[in-house]
Amino acid sequence: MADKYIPQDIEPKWQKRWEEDKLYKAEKDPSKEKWYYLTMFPYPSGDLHMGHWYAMTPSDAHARYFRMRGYNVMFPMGFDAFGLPAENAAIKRGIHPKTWTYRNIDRMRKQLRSMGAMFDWDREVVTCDPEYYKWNQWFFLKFLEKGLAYRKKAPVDWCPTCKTTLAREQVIGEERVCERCGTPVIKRDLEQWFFKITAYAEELLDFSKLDWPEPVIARQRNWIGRSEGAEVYFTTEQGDPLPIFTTRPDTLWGVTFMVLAPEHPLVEKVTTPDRKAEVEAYVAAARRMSDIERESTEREKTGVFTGGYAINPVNGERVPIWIADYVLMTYGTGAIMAVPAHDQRDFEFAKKYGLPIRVVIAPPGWEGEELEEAYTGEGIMVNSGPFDGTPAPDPAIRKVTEWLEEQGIGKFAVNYRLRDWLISRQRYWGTPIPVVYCEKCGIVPVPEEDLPVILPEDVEFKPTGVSPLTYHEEFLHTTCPKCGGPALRETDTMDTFVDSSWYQYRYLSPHYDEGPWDPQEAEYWLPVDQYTGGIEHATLHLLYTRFFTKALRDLGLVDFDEPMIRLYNQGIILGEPREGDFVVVEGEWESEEANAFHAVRIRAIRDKEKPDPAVGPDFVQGEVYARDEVSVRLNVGGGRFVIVHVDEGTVIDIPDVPEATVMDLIYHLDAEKMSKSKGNVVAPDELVAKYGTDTVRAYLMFAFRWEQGGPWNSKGIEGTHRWLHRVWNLLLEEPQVKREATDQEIKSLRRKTHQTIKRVTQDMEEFAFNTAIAALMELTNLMMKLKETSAVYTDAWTEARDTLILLMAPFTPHIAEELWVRTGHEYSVHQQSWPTWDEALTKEEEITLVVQVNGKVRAKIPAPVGLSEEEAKELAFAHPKVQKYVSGKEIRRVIFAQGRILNIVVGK
RNA sequence: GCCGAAGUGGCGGAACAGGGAGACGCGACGGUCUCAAAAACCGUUGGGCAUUACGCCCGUGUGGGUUCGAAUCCCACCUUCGGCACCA
Repeated sequence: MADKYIPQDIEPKWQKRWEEDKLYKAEKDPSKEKWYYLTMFPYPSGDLHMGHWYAMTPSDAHARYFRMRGYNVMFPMGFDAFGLPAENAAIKRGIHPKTWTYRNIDRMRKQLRSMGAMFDWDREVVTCDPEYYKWNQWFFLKFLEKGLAYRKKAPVDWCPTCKTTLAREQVIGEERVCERCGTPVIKRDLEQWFFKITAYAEELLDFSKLDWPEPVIARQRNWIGRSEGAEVYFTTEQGDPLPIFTTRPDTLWGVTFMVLAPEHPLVEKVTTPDRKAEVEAYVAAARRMSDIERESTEREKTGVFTGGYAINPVNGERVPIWIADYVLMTYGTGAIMAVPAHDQRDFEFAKKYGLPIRVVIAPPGWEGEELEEAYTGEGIMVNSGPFDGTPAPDPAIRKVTEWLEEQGIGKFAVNYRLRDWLISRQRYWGTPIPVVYCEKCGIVPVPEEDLPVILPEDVEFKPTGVSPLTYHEEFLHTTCPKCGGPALRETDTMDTFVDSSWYQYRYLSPHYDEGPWDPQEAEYWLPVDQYTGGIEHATLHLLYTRFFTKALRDLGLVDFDEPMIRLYNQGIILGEPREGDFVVVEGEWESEEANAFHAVRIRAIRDKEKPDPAVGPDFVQGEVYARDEVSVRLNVGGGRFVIVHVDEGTVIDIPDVPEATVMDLIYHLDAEKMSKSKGNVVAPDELVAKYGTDTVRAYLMFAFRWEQGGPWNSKGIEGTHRWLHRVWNLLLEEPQVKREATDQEIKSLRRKTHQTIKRVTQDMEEFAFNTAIAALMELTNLMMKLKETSAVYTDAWTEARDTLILLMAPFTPHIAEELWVRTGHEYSVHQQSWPTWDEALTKEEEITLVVQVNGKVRAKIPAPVGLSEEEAKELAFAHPKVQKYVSGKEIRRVIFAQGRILNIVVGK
């Protein structure tokens, strides 16, 4: 009798052994094909949660599969260690961010090791280490030289909670909230550092070298927001240039007014004295308004006339200049030509302020009548001088643009929604930006040889919201590298997304000090072959890192265009959803205003005839949303919640639960993203302690489609655990042979073995971990059936056994290793080759001929493989059930498909 | 409004390129073992009507269509989730 499967014993044992043997150390080996496998590194928040496990363990299985396939796989891990939580911990609890961060890293490193993943810890990077962030600073200086980093004053997004500016990408949704904390952002005018990502806008739209999921590409495309059109050189009446961007140059003759953004630099100049007061009031109001209000499409458009006029270069017409907040300073030139007849926004504005509307694209059948709304469809140009009669928009746009260029009054132009990446953060725990401000020399970069600019550790954290660097005298005051005079250091630090923009390269040689990475390592390992992570980074990290790689390429540091060739996005694990009990509570109000009720009797109603949620003078009824020993929180409908107080005298009545207490009531929980604040976290550590790592890994891969994720099911994990127990007993317990196996059975075992290799291999290629494990379970089930036969003494059995262990190795590495060694093989299963299948052996020997009559399955007849249509017909028509449906009917057609389906089409 | 993803049993999910819908697992029900329970093992399990065959009907969000044959292809629509949006 073999001993029991006790994962708590075998898992630590093997983890220790693998580590001692450096089993997963990835070393350059030009004789082997490399495979750089990367999964997004975590922020060291202090605890690994289920989301990390869900992201990392399937990646690990996939990486292990490639390793067994013979690739030289590098699978590194590290920590994205700069960021605000560390600083908040410092302010709240008086722990230094560095202490907090490194303590968390230690803890998480242990938790990560418990995954049994093949991470190569010799390559670990920690981004808050000066040996790492030195290179952030070095890149910054290179970017500065190349004109890819610059400083400007601009109205920027500011998060009042995080007390720092944010990049455009870090402001989420229509509510314009902070990506980190969900607080609505506000605008502030500040001098900030930017990376010129817009220089690569066009190239970033080229996804041809990437094998990335379409949704990510779509989001990046959306974000970059390219539109083609023309720039047209309007001027003010005084002669100041007033260029505008339009996508419809064919409507230029329909311009009846111009609109400037309230912040436009020419506003002051074009405003006439009599309009000044009104214009200034409008500008001030626009500035006060939040972006949410301002950009709301629901709002009626407002604006004021400046008194100034502009000249339309196509016909010399004088048109009034207005200002309106629906024109954004940040897009195009901050000014538009208004064509009310052919743009709905301009139309509404013109209607409201009584401005003229001139049709220049005649809709089909138009006879000069007034338009009800802007016409944006196809038509013929009218009232457009030399272009009358041209079909619009095509070829009108092209022809007009060519003409504008000939006339020198405009040109073809492309505009992007993408803005430059704001990297300044008014926080302490980040990479210091390596510049100083000298009274004489202005902005002076810190010389390369003085890097890194070390983040001082002896800082004081005050809950003022100001970075402690701003009052750290020693850090602040320095000398100018150019003139030697007094200078002040930049106190802003870099966005932490800078760190993660190039970490994939630092893994190559985390301690290399002659450059950001060792070029010899880079030559072999780069670029990343497979990257995995969440889609939420589509327009953040994934856009930034593409930009970085292109910039590094232009600096001559890498010789490829894209950082990660293949990308796969896993989904999100949600909390376990539950429906609450519906209860009717009798008792009395303690305070109806305070929604407090005292219960005399609580009845749970679990059938479908629940009453509606309601309250009355002596009862409340609704769904249980929370409970403890002395109270129940009820949703009584209409968004109202009542706290029902329970005491010893309260009668609790729950169907099928004798002597029930309040604690037996189940309460409602929506399926929400697992997070601590929602209180629905399943702690992986606890599950590992209970079931072992292999079970948790296998369950995460089996129960969900990886790209989709879904709600956790605490019962489901038992099934995978049972499977591992079954495999253990199957392979280690002495067989109790009861009878001889038939040849058929032995053949079927070989067939199943080879079919399983094929299925698992193909599923691995598609990240279909769930069906791969299902296939392994099927093989297990068949072997269970045959274990009481003499099949166990055959080669087919040994082959099946070894195959099962080898195929399990990527998913459940510990039990696989233990079984491998215990079945008499040499350590380590993780150094074995992936099994291959013999196609001939996967073929069934007999088929089931499916006979359909008019498309409905009427009979299933066992038949030999490769039977002819004639033979199939013979079998089918001889079958009594087929007879029943075809006799006496006209046979119209017979279709023989796939060699195993026969469809007989009969008449009535 | 534009773009993207997805709708299949009580649940998670299978179904290669148009050919047997529901693999695998959870849950449920019945049984074996046990003083009993748990575990383990065996069986049943889409719905309905029948249960005398294991027989018939219905069934992949809805409505049409193409086809000998549709979860799969086409058209229209509904629902859910996500991204973008006064972008000129």
